Amino acid sequence: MSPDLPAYRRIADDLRVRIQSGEFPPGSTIPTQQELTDQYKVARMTARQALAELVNQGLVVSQQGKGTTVRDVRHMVYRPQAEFEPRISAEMDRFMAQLSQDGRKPSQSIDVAVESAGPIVAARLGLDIGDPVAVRKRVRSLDGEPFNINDTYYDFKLAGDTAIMNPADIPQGSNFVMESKGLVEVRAIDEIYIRMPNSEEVSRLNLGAGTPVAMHVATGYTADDRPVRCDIFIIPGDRHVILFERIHNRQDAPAATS
Amino acid sequence: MSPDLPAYRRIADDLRVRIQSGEFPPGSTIPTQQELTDQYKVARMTARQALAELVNQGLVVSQQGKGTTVRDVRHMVYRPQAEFEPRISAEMDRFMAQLSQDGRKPSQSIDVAVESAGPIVAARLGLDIGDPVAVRKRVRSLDGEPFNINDTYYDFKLAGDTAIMNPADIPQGSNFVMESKGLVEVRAIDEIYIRMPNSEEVSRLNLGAGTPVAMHVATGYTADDRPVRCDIFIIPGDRHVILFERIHNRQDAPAATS
DNA sequence: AAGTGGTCTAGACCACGCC
DNA sequence: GCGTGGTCTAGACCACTTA
Repeated sequence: MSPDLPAYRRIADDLRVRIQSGEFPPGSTIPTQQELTDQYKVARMTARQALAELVNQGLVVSQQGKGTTVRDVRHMVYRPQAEFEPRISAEMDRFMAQLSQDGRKPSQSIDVAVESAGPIVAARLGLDIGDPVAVRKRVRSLDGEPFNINDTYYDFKLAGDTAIMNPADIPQGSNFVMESKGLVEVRAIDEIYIRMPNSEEVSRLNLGAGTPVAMHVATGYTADDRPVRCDIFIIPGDRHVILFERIHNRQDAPAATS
Repeated sequence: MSPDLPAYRRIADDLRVRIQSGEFPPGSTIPTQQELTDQYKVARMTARQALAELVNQGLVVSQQGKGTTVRDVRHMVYRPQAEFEPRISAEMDRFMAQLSQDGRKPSQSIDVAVESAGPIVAARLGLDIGDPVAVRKRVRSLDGEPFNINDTYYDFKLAGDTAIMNPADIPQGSNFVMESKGLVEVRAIDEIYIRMPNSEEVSRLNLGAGTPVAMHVATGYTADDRPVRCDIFIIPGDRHVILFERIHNRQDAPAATS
């Protein structure tokens, strides 16, 4: 039962324990690479490898010239239901109050474009890859720090001549603009994928190493099952909790077929 | 605008492009460390650093003696609503059919214990940290490969003398056992956290480097807002999509206060 | 046995932040 | 300037897989 771990693993495990024990609280600086090479009698590359472990696990961040510090994770609430289901229970209120971060200034930038549908969007909107789609690209920030990305796609044939193409903020919410075309969204399907960010997402969201993201794909439908819009959200894992609330349906009804 | 990237980044970016272009399809072997040192005229450690990038982004996996291969990601559907909301729309059916993987053999192991409540569970069940809780720990597997972890917690004072403490599978679903105590779950709140796995999760789920997980905390409530159970699911990002379906509530009702 | 990736060394020089 | 982490080299030996 002596696992005989490599040196860099022993160092990493040791530091992890010391961090979790509170010896190095969030925001504090852990030993430098030089200190680790001295204390553990290893080459600097080995100490670096130990630190790389912790960085990739999202526990610490290294900054050139400054040192390596313990990460502080504080979660904002991300609630997909908020737009269409304003009613929340008392329990939900409690969670939101516990988890939300107040006193920070929200802002967002909006960018509107016509693009060719990629595979994800095309499949959700019932289009062919390459068909034109109207996109509203938003980056939401908090205190100037980018917080999440939200790209909303519409079939250009349907949305091309609506207020959706206006890069300004749409007062009553862009989800209601399509109703002028007779497309009333009554239902949505949420898909959540967990993965590491690609390089574009890293730079747009200013993500550190070891930060996974959720890709949330929300597709809205009319009562007669036609897709209205497809939203793609990129949610950095180190800054968000995703929240849902469900009312149970205890009648064992068969799956809808009509 | 010449970014002047370090060598390992150029190599990593180059390989990433070649992988995404289809030159190296999922499952195929990418150039060896030796080949990279020759082709890019760098030291082996530099080639290794390039590969480490791709590993930590979840794009490839390295195996001693075998080589480095492109990862194949195929998503199983994970649908938190399944237990209590069997009714699904035609659109949902379409998604499930598209995304699910058939022909694989599911199995699960169940382990029952009484433990002390940790901070997460205690807060959800309205207990103090250290209070006794009944736990049903499940590992779900597919073709013998562990797929996800599901630990269900109950207040021991309420569940101690029910069928929940039976390590066998509970025919009608363990969520209905608490009803014998007058605790009928009518609502649930889902919290989803995105993060890198801890070492226990890595070994229990046999996770490769660069695989993030979702921690799904589901808390069930009675009609009078008492918590009934707290489920903690660990969902590996490389094997799951999380799916929700929502029916919009367009009456702008005020938040519940009663 | 040959080839793969994993670990480790002992140096070097560079880029960044702070005093 | 000094200390921090970032990049890079040219080797070495080990562990695992395949043939």
